[in-house]
Amino acid sequence: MTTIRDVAKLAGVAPITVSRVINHNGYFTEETRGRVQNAIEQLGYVPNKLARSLRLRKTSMLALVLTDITNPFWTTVARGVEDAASDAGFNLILCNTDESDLKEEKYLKVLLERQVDGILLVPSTNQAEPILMAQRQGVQVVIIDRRLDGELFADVVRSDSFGGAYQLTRHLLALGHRRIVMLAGPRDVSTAEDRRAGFLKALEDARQPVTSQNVLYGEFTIESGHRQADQALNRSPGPTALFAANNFIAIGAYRAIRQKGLSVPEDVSLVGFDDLPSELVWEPFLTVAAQPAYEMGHRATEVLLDRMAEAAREAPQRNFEDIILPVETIVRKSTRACKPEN
Amino acid sequence: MTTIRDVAKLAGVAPITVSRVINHNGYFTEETRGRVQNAIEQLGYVPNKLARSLRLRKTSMLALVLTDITNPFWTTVARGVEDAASDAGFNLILCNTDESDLKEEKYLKVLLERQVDGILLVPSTNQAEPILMAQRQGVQVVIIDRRLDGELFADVVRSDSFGGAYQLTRHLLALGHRRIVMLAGPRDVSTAEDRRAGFLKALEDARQPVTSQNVLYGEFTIESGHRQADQALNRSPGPTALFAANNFIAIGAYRAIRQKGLSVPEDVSLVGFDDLPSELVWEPFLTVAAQPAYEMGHRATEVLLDRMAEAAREAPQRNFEDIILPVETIVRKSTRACKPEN
DNA sequence: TTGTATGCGTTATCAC
DNA sequence: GTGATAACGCATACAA
Repeated sequence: MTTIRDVAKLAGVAPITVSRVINHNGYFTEETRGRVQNAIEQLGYVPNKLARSLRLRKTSMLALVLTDITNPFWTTVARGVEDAASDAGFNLILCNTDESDLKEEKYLKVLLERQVDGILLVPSTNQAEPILMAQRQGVQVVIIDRRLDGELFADVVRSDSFGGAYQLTRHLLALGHRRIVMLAGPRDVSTAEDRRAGFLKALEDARQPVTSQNVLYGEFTIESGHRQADQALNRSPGPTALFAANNFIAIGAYRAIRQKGLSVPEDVSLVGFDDLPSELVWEPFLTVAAQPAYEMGHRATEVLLDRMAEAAREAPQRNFEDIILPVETIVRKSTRACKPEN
Repeated sequence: MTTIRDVAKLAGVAPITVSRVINHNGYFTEETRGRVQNAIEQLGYVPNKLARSLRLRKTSMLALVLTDITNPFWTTVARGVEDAASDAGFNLILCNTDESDLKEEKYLKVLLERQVDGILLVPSTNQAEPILMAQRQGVQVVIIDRRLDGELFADVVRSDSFGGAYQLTRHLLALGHRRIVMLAGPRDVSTAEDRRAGFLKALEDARQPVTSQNVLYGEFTIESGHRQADQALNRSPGPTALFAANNFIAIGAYRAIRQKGLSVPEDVSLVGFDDLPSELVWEPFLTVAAQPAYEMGHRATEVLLDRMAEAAREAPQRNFEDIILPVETIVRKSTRACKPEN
């Protein structure tokens, strides 16, 4: 490996001079710059960022800890993060937790050891501890997508789950649907909880009776959506509309409906949260509350970089923000007016 | 920041002893281990991997350089890479090149500066130079998905584009299709080229006339697929079947067909390469040659780790391998027998 | 404008 | 078993 010293020797200068030329730091004449550049090229010198980072106490690395990059929603978020990070001269470490708090903890620990400058986290747990640990190390953390219980102890960038669910439900009510079942997500994830709350609020505001029958809990997976829809459809009288709490649940529900020989929207209307990127779909079909996934990742990264800059100039710590991005309701072909009762 | 020295002081030992305990290296009594552990916990000590990496000349970091994580094919590959890397104790840096050789070069340079131990690359260019540069630095490189022109100067893990295209074409021929147009990818990407070659070989083997009309070049995008399909469908007589060289082209072609008021497969049969992960699709529809995306990423990472281990123990360099994973032809609803000519 | 001395936090070497 | 010393490659502080 060729070091800054080798370059210095060949150029007939001191290592620090080479450093200055590389980083456009301090003073040097055009002539020395040339000699140094020559030496660098002759030797094929590649600066060692490890050493630089150690000295500077700054790595220019961010980490993105999410549940599963394979979900196109997270993929899009990730792309937003990577673009923003890259533009600011940061590289990105990617970590999948699969909703496991053990994996989350393990990853966070390694990331701190690696001295990443900041962390973007989709929390798999409601516990504050892993985040506080990072903050104690002076590493900024921004939470994406999910609100944590209790008070705000980090910036949060998420989308309007409550409002989106409220709007979607109003759409169904306006179409005349009364027997609506929400296929909800896990109880301990804030997005699932907020969507449920928005759903129930819309029912209440429309003076519809609300019972425990209106909500079926489950997970954010296709299998769960399939099971939940089955359960709802087996009732008598069955629901006229289903509200899927996310994209995977919607797909599972759709398949369950078809498997029963029923059609969407002829027999059952279906709405969902999240949106599969439209590129990936043959023909956009589902009526959804679409989240700005790319923007969420991009914005969260900007917030993180801001925080880092603030901390660097030792500015007084502002209060944490809870940034809620708007959600767009897109009416497509999976919903229609409720058939009159027999 | 608390360092190994602080821990050593509190535990009443030398820094090196702390190091030994942390890394389960060398000898120490159970008693000193306890004292050190205590001190670590009291201080909330987090080892600095930067310093460790600098000293060890090894970062335990891999990099994945691909075109666009937003494409579900690459997402799946990425997940395979991350899983394999994580299992082996490596973290992963993610980079999107958007098929730009400038971005590719820029990223590779930074990755070398960061002293990553190995690189998984989906090349955006046919040039060997960026790869050779990495190898000169002692960084192993494994190529994913695309063969480079000329001789093998790095391991390659890809899938059987030629064979898959050959099989898909035979499927169309068996259904009686004779006017088949391939909507091909870019001329300078090996996967596009191999698929074209497989397509043409199948036509030749079936003693079908082949003209320049049989292939329309384009890009691996929805827009391009749309344009190419339009162009093909405007001919008279028009094609009875279209062969899309990848998933995005297939989606664009499908939309173009529908826009012309035609149906798949009633009016035109459609086959494609790549497969959208079936989870993401309402009902699997397209007849495809499906690539083992996850396995491709996983396998490539294993190959990379093998190479690194080999280099570490200074084993003699084996020849580079060109690993071709099998592709599965899945017949679904987008193809049917060709209508008899009027 | 350039150079010298020093330290970032760790671990390898070799002595005790 | 344990520790003193030096080195990994670079950049800051200060001197020249």
